[in-house]
Amino acid sequence: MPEAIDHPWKLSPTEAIQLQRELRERIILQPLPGPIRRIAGADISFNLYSDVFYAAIVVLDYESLEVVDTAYYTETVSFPYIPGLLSFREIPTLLRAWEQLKEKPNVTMVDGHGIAHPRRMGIATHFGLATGSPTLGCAKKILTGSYPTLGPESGATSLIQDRGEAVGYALRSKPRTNPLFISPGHLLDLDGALDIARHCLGRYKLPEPTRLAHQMVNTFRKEQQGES
DNA sequence: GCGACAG
DNA sequence: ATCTTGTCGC
Repeated sequence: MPEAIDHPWKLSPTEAIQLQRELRERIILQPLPGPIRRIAGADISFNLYSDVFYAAIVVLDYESLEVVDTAYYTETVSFPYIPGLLSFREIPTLLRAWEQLKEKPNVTMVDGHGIAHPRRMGIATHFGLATGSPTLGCAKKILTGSYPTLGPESGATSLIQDRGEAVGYALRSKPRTNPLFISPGHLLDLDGALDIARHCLGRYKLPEPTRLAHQMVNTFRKEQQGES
């Protein structure tokens, strides 16, 4: 059974990068151990220029994609946004929501990249290591690497490569829309991540776990703001 | 040195 | 990431 990795989160950017280089050695890319019964979506929301964060994790039944559980948390954060170090800013709040879930999902889709990261330590990978659970990343913009031009049709894919390594897939989820960037986080492999992302597509550009987490965390933020 | 740069 | 309705185009 994979173990959750615990470590300090209040680090300097230099220390954070060093920690990423160490944690990288612990990433496991392999097929899921069994069938997926539940999938979660995780997302963060905040007001522009504010350091008050809101987190939501929504759990869906994998077959019906219906919501079966949700968890929220809000707190003030201090780590700044630095490309490549996103996990140090967003994961602590997500973990507080994660703790509240009655039943942990078989896999979690995180907003951002998994191994499609300069040091292979995107937020989805880091969240997988921190929880000891399978994860994948679903990002709207590429961070590192390159990919061949995709066909215009829905479902078109192309491999993202970074310095000679395959790190994810560009996926056009809807016709003539910009592609999404799918990469395994931890305890999942490249093709498994793509299969899961495709399975979760409905009538919208974003896969349901990510789309619903985004929608629900924004509702939560506005509710919280409206009370004293 | 220059440009790029998840959320 | 967030502020925001309708509107143009494939």
